[in-house]
Amino acid sequence: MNIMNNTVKNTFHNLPEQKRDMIVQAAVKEFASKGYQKASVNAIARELGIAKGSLYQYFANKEALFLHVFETFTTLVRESVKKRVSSAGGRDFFILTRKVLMAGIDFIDRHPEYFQLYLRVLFELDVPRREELVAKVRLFSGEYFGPICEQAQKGGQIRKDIQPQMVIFILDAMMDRFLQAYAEPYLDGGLGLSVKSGRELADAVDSVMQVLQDGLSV
Amino acid sequence: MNIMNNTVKNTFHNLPEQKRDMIVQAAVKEFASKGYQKASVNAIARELGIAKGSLYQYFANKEALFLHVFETFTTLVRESVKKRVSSAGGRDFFILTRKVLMAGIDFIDRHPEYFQLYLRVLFELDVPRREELVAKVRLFSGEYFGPICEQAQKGGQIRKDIQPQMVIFILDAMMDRFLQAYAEPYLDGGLGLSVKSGRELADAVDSVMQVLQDGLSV
DNA sequence: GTGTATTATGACCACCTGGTCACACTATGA
DNA sequence: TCATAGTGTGACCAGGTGGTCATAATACAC
Repeated sequence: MNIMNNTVKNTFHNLPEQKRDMIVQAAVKEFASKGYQKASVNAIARELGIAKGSLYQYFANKEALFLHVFETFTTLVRESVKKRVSSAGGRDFFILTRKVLMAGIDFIDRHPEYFQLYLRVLFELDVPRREELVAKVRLFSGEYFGPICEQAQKGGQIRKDIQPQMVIFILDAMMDRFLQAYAEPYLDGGLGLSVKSGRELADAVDSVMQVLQDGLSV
Repeated sequence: MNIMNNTVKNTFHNLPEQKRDMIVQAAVKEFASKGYQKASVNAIARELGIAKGSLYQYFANKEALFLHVFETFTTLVRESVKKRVSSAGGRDFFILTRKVLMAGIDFIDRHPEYFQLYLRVLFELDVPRREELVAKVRLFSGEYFGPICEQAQKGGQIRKDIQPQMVIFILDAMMDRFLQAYAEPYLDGGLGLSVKSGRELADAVDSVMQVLQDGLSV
C-alpha cells in the first residue's frame, strides 16, 4: 500500500506527525479548490509558511505530493465506510445500501475538502494516473457491492431479469449523484439537499431508496 | 440570445461561415480536451494555422471565445432534443423520458467533443460563469421535465408519495449518469456501455427505464 | 566545542500563459 | 493608381509555473 514509487522522500516521513498533517491538509485544500493542474505548489508553500524548496525536499514533484494526498483520501474513505457500515450487521440488501449512502453523507460532513478532491479527480481529465485513482475508489462499488448484489439477486431480493452489473450501475449512479448533490448544491436541481435538516435529509434518502427498492425488487 | 456581451467582435461575424466553423471547432476541441483553464489560446491558433492576434481580433479574450463555443453547444443540444423528441407525440411519460435518453445518446454520437465540453463545465469549478452555463442546460430538466412530471403525477402515472422535485432529481441523475458512462467508459463500472452494439445499448436503456418505471409508478 | 549529516531556504531558471500593438497586408472604390 | 479601411501578424510583455541548487541553519554525536 505504501510503496508510493519512492517519490515520497524519507525527509517527509521523518517529519513530526503534526507537520505532516498540516502539509497534507494544505495540499488537499489547494488541490480540491483549484484542481490538479491549476493547483500551485507555490500557493501551498505560501499557505504553510514554508519555503517551496522544503516541499521538494519532502516530495519528488507535484505529482508525488498529489498522489500522497489522494492516498490518504482513499484510506480515509475505506475506514469511514467500514466503521459506519459493518457495525450493525443487517443482512437486508436495501438496508445495507442505505447505510452506505448515509456513510457517504457522513464522510462529506466530516471531510468536505476530500470529497471535493475526489470529484475533481473524477471529472478532470488531466489528473495524473486518473483512471487508476478512480478505479481505486470504484473498486468499492465493484468488489464491495458486486457480491452483495449477486447474493441479493439469488436470494430473491432483487429481480432476476436484469444484469447484475446493471444493478450495480444503477445503485452507484443514484448514490453518487445524491452525494454530489449534497456536496455541490448546484447539482441537485432545486432539491436543496445541502441545506436540509437531518430529518429532511433522512426523508430524502428514504425517498430515493424506496424508489430504488420498488424498481429493483420483485 | 445573441447579445453575447458584445465580446464577440464584428470581425468574427464578418468571417466566411466555413472559417467561423473551423475556429469554433478547434476551440471546442481544445476546451473539451484540456478544460477551460488549461486550454491554450496559443494552441488553438497553432491548430488553426493562424496568428494568435487574429483570435483576439475576433474575440475580446479567452472567456469570450469560450462563451461563444458554449453558446453554440446549447443551441445544438436544444435543436437535437427538440427534433428527436417532439416528432412522435407519445403522451406516455416513460416513453417520453426514454426518448430523451435516446436523444442524448444520439447527441453524444454526433458531437462527442461538445458533450465532453459540457462535462468539463459541469465539473470544473473555475470555469467562467459556470453556474449560469450549467443552469442553461439544466433548464432542460427543470423547465422541460418539471411540468411533465407534475402532470404524470396528477394523471396517476407516477406515485404521489414522493416530491415532484425528487422525481426530477432521480430521472436527471440516472439519465445524466447513463450518458456520462456512455461517453466516458471508465464511469460505467464495467458495464461497457460505450462499446455495446445498438441492440445491446437499447436493451441497457430498457433495463434502466424499466427500473425507473417500476420504482416511480403505482 | 567541534565536526558532520540532515533539513530549510529563496533566488534563480527555463518555459508557458493571456493579452497587446505597431506594422504589413489586402480589398475596395474612385 | 492611389488612398483608405479592415484584417492578419508575431515579436513582445508582465506574470505565473514547476523545479533546482548553492548556501544557511540546525541537530546531533563525540
